[in-house]
Amino acid sequence: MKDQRLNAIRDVLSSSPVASQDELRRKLRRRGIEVTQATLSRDIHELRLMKGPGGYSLPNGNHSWPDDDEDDAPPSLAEMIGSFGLRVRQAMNQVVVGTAMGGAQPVAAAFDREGWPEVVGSIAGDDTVLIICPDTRRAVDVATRLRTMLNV
Amino acid sequence: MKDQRLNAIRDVLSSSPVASQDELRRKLRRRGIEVTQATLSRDIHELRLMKGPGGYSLPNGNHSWPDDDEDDAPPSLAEMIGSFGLRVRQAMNQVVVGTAMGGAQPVAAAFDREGWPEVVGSIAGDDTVLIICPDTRRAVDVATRLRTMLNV
DNA sequence: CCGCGCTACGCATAAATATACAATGCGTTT
DNA sequence: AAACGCATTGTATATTTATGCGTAGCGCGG
Repeated sequence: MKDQRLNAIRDVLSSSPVASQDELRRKLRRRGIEVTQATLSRDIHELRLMKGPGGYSLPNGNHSWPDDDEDDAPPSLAEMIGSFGLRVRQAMNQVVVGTAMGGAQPVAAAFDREGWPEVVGSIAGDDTVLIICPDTRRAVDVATRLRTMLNV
Repeated sequence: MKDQRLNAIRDVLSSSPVASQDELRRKLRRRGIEVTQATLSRDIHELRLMKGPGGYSLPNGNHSWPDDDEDDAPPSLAEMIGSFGLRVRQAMNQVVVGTAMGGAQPVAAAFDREGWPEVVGSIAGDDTVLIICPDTRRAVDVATRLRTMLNV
């Protein structure tokens, strides 16, 4: 249940400003997720969110955590999603991955490198990656898998 | 005296992490600047600092996203569509907006800024914006709405 | 089945941050 | 000069966020 909540938090955050944890709590409740402020405080810490003028905001991607070690292997998709991915949404046979600004291209590249069989193709803009699957079932599948990578 | 203090704050912040306003107060005192936490709260607001894991940090460039205070308004989607949009077509859960050459990126940006709830995501090429909706109904909806913006 | 270690969570409360209010100082206007 | 507007700050307090502690559920080796 926690993962689902963390995702909902990202989603709420990227669609409307949130000024306080209590406001977040109310917004989540409207989505059927009911928790206390204490839990949100912990979630926020875990998601490494920032609070600034205008409320909470998603980590600006670049916060160097997974990849500052000496390594030549091209970064894995999981790492990429972990550091750039903000949210994953699915509609019909498509999956849309929202990333930090400028993060879409590298994510898509990592994606292509892995060559998932249930993916027909992908396109990247500036902060959005679009993934096309053969059908809805597969899209749901892919979305789920990607979502687990969000909460590294 | 205030300007000097604001500068000192920036300085302290960029040289060592600061976890709380009270810590900031102590660090400033070592530099001969003595104020209360209340004043710092106001300063921090004015400097638009963010607090995240690892303490306060300077505004990262201008990641103005959730900044809804009161800015010079970025161009609205309606204006954008009005000036760049050429045609709007819809298929299944997708909407394709044709724009003048080079107009797609700005239109998509404006689009994202408005954050329509019935839009899963959007990607822009050179003269085409692809919009993904959750389902066909929503796509028709969006298409209609956009079309009214075309003939401004 | 029991006990153990672990994670997620709520409750109560401590700690941190924001703010209502009043005081002070400094130009400007009358 | 008196009156006023405005900016800056401290004090006291309200609001918001973090956390210590206790409970519940869960997988696991005995």
